[in-house]
Amino acid sequence: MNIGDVSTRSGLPAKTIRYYEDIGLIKPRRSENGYRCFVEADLHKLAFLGRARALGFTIEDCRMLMALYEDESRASGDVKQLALEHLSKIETKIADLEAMRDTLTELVHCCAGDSRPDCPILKDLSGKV
Amino acid sequence: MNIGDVSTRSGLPAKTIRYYEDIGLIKPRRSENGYRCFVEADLHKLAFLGRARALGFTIEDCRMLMALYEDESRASGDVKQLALEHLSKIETKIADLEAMRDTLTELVHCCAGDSRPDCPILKDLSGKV
DNA sequence: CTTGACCTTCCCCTAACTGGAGGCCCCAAA
DNA sequence: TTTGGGGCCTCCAGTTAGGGGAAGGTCAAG
Repeated sequence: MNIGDVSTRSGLPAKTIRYYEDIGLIKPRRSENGYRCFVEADLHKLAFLGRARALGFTIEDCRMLMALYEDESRASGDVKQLALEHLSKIETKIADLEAMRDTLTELVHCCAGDSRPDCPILKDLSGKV
Repeated sequence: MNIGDVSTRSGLPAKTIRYYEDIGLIKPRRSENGYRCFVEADLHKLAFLGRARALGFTIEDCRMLMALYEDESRASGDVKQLALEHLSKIETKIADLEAMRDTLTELVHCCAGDSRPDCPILKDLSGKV
């Protein structure tokens, strides 16, 4: 398979696939013409990476997850711990965003949003509360 | 005021303040020795920027908000629109993160997390569902 | 006079790609 | 046989919003 096929089948852009090779996440062989030459196992790895990234794991997390995946004698506890740490970062981000959302929602509700210059949003940002 | 004082009073790191000058958000005068020389108005702007950034507005949003703030004849509707657009981006991010959280939570609950290699998390990532 | 704190500019680094330039490679049509 | 259009290659630069640190100027106190 050439990179275009793998891109279509994995749903990852070709650029991303080359990048993953650059940073050592995959190691496709090369054809004589220099083209990357992917086998099913590469495609499988890329799909794995795509799913892990979609769950918000960082590239370094993905590297560890792949290593664990390929280690037949792994402990599932190691995977779970990684997932739990990631989960707690996600929870933190959600809480931060919710705080922003709540403040903004309140400000937006206070603002007439018409053609007059009086604006509670700017007033709040300027510290005149 | 020197940058250290402004940093303390605004809560922004000196690096950030220099960066904001670099990108034209503030334009402090200079003393004869080359030091930045801040007046109260600068401090006020920086506090404004700090609050807007804390609400998750991008730098470019901040630039527009500042312009609106300084435009006495602005329409509050313009500010409200900016805030509403930002709010919708935040809602989207929250929804994305919540979807990740839910999937991860389920996977974590399915995983024994012990020393055995069998792991539903890796199984899911590998696509064997 | 020296020391230490503070200030300056400059450059590189982050995460995870994305876009583009310049240049091969390959296949099919005219 | 040539030409055209994709697809592929590598390398470089840019993205966000600053952070880290080096090399060097400035200032106040002891």
